[in-house]
Amino acid sequence: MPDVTPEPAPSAALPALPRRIAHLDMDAFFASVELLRYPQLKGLPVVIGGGRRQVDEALMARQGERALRFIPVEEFPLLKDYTGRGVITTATYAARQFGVGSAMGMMKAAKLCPQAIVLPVDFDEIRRFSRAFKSTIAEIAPLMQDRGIDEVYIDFTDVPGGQRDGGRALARLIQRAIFEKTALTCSIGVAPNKLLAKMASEFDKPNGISVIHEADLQSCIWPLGVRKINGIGPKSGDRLAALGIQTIGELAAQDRQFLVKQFGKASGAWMHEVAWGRDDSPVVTESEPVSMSRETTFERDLHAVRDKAELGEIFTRLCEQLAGDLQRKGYVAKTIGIKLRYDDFRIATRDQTAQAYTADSRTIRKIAGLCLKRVPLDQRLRLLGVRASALVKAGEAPVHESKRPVAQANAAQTAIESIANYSLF
DNA sequence: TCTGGGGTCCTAGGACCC
DNA sequence: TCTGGGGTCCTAGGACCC
Repeated sequence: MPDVTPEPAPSAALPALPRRIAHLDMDAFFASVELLRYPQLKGLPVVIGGGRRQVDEALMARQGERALRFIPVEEFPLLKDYTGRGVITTATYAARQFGVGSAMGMMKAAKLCPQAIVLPVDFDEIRRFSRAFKSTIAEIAPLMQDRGIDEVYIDFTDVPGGQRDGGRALARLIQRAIFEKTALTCSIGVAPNKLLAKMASEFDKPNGISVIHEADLQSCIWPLGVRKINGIGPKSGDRLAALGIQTIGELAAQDRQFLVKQFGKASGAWMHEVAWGRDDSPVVTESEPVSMSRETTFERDLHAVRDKAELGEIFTRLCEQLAGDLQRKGYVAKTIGIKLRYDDFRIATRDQTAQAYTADSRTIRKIAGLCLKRVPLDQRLRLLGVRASALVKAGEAPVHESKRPVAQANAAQTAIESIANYSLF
């Protein structure tokens, strides 16, 4: 929508303050929260993750939750006894020294550090701390953008004192307030925009503050690897490396047209911009969810025929959980989809847009079932997921029906694909 | 006994409408 | 009948992030 707001008269306008944007990152958030709970584990190799029944039961079998904090160290479950398929969410420094780290499979980690103590992720507790640190920030600087459970952007520009010392004074104030409230530390980067602030927050970890200005681009940013840019992941990193581009400075030195040719119009131009430290995206305080989903990896790979009953139960449960999420958060969805991961890790998705919006578990189950009929099921499955998108707030759903009955468009393809599907669902 | 769960955004092709 | 262009919606897949 075009912005037709008239410019304020020049005489009324105050001189614009330079943008100061902060990125705040909690230090080792999950591990720190767990250590507050179990102080007896400080300094020991601890791995957090898995989050599966094995660990939960091992812990809960002790003496009940109230007494957990007094468990003697030698009674905590060890990584070598873990039997699930989870991955590590985070590991303490003592555990990292053995080579274990985030996203590593628990089984692989158990080989590297069998004596590590393993704890399940307590998401309720994590969320409690997340709300606490975010509300502490919002009281001081209300223009705050959520970036996941342990990160936020904050616009310092118009906060009283936000310009002092380039933002360092306000950053220090926020750091102290969070520590007083939660006993947790964080690292903050302050810069002219979100892109640079995000990079700056990594400069001085843990419990650090780093402030950068436009003039620091060449000295502070250009020597960094391209992977430090938020948005350049493993694939783009590899492709850039293949072109001989390792650092952000080398990226900045590339001809814009060359990058556009290599990475496409949008990505190529974007890479050139960010390499020069340019980013004018605003700090956004509110945003509506685009989709909600539930998925689960099975304890063992399941086959659509032999494990039909088990699979059907899991499928129904996922639909019920998703419906519960939608209802609790007050949304209805028009598009329902499924996601499968086969035993060879290939992923397939199907979705279908319905005539009406819904948050009803049986309706979701029905549409998701139609999606499942359109996907090959002759191979073992490792994961099943259900997704709701095209969301609107419940009560605000348009009463008009979808312009086009999508089911018709899908009919031909459905007929072809379902041949292999044994009409299971 | 490798490899979780919950998201966002982008691309690209086809259908359909004007 | 042929040609063409713009715009929107729908679907599948993929990159990326926390």
